[in-house]
Amino acid sequence: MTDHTTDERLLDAERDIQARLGDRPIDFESMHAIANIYRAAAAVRRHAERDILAEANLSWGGFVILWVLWVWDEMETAQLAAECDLAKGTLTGMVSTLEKQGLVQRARVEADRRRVTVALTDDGEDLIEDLFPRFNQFEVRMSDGLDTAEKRELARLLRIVINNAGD
Amino acid sequence: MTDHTTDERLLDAERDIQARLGDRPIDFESMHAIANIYRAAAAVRRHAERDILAEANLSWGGFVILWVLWVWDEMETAQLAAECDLAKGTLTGMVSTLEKQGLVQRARVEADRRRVTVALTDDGEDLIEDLFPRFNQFEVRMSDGLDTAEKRELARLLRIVINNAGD
DNA sequence: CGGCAATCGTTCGGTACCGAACTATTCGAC
DNA sequence: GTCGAATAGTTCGGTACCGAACGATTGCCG
Repeated sequence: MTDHTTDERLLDAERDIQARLGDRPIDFESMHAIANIYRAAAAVRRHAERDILAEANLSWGGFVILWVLWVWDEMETAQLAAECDLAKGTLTGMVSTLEKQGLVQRARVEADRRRVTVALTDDGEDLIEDLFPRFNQFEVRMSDGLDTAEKRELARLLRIVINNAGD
Repeated sequence: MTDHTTDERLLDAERDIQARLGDRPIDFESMHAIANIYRAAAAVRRHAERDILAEANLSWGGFVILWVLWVWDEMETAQLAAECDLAKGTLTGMVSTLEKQGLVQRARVEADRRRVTVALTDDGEDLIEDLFPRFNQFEVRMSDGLDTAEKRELARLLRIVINNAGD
């Protein structure tokens, strides 16, 4: 390892990769963009769970469920799973733990007894109302160094990716 | 629900949220930016595991391990965990499953018998060499609709977030 | 009506992932 | 040289997450 800068070492690595692959061309711009999405998401999630959510015994997903219910009031399971971006099987388990914690409650829909609605309890409402502003301040810290236009641009670019990955 | 567009409904929701919170101001730009990071990451990961990684019986994390080893050759466990952005306890398990699949192998460092290096086997090398170009094409599809400058910008903005969330 | 297909939510088996406790090895101080 | 502190990796308990299989309920069509 020489006195190369990090950037130069990465470029060396890219040249090396490309060389090993010969004819098959690699799009490094796409690679970095996508790889950074995952890295950023994992880092932000870990940070949030350690610093803010742990004291409330909440996972990232649990927090999202409370938040969605807070915004949209009571919801049916399937709709809630879609809104939280979770498989419905996953949601069942997480709603159950939130229910044990007394933060949400289920109710069968009388008109169609296959369906179940989920809603915040009073405790759940108190919790999310206290947590959300602090969570948002965390989001502000995570986007420190970005101005408003850049935050919007980041969100816009990510929406394009989300659509491309859309089910 | 009226004939509002989706954008208008979201703005209504934001006004509603802000109203409920009263004095505590919310930064919605930060919120959307951070929320979209997580959403995009989850969507991309699911898509990749279903479409490309499943046939090789690899998880996202497993693929990343192979990829890092392919680029940087043999590595010590701690370094590998850092490079793959995984807790070292997590890495132990994942390396073990990759080892069972015959894709990597461990070796004790003779000079310091606490340390362990991990390296690709020939099978592992063949696999990643076949998989990576296809994975990169997947990344290209995921960033379809972004031009090169936008991909670079996306990666740059995410790097800022990653730094903010840095351990 | 009576059964068949569609549609809910739940269950189940499996992996990934974390953080904290533990084990083995090395190194430094006296 | 030995004992304790530091360090590398593993183990362990717990949750989150997925996808496929399942069971219950409803609606449709004869």
